[in-house]
Amino acid sequence: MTRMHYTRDNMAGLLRSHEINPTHQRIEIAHALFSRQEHLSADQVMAIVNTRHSETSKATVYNTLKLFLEKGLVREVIVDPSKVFFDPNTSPHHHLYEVDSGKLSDIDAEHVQISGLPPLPAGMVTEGIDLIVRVRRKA
Amino acid sequence: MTRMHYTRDNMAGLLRSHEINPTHQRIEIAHALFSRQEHLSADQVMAIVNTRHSETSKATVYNTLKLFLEKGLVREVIVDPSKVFFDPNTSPHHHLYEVDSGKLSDIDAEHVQISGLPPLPAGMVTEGIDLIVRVRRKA
DNA sequence: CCGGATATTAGACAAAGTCCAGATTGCCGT
DNA sequence: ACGGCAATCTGGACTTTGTCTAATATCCGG
Repeated sequence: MTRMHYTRDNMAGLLRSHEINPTHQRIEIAHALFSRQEHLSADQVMAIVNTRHSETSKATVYNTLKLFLEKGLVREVIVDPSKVFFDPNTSPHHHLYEVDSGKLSDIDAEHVQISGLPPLPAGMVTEGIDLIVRVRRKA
Repeated sequence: MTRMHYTRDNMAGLLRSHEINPTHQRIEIAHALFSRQEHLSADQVMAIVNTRHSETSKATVYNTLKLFLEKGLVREVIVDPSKVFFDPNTSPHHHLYEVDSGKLSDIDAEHVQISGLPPLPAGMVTEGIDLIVRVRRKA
């Protein structure tokens, strides 16, 4: 896989390819997520985008993240009851969550196999399977 | 497995067997969870316990649920970013979450097999593996 | 350069959960 | 029964995450 540079210019193309109108704020938010390739919460995104001086409002950060989600640009990771994380990696993968530090990392789905799941209830389709391995520092 | 009656009297014994002092409020909360055998959120527990007239404060409900959690009487299920569910079933199992209705049901772990997980980071122990199948009503 | 659609904003609001200081309860030994 | 101590419970203020709204700003085609 070719490593790609997540410049702000490239972000515009990325957004367009997902049918998202590339505005200044959206580019900044996408850049925050993709240049780091990390799991960020909404308030972390806020903090990053507004480091120099306040540029983007809370409402826009939330609106934009929801938009990215709908357009399939990012994924939502629900592991912490107090906040949602957004994951710029949309390829199939699972998560490792360090309970005490709150650190969240990816587990490639390629070698993981899940079998024996019961059939779905009638009229239902799978939207996704989340596998979360919760770990703790050994006592 | 013998079916058991979750009477309030039996709750006292259950609590004691988990090193929890059985008070009136704790018995009511345990009864709410175990007699239904359902996943309840804190505010659902509140509503159930206070149906007739207000008996138990919000603080106590939260304190008690946290206590039950620490003592291993219930499990936490994190699927909805807006609220935590408490699960009286502590035997190993997974979850099926109907995204649009919010309905949450159990998947017996007995026949499900997960293989190929990478080794844990050094000095870490698994606290639990959560598998959540998210489903949606077919369009 | 006009007008409509799209995006952004500040700030009020809502809901889940935490915290604290004071009141209650239960229980012990006497 | 009684005083006292520890454990528990309580109302209410507070925090945090996230939503909503009405007003403003920006963009773009003609």
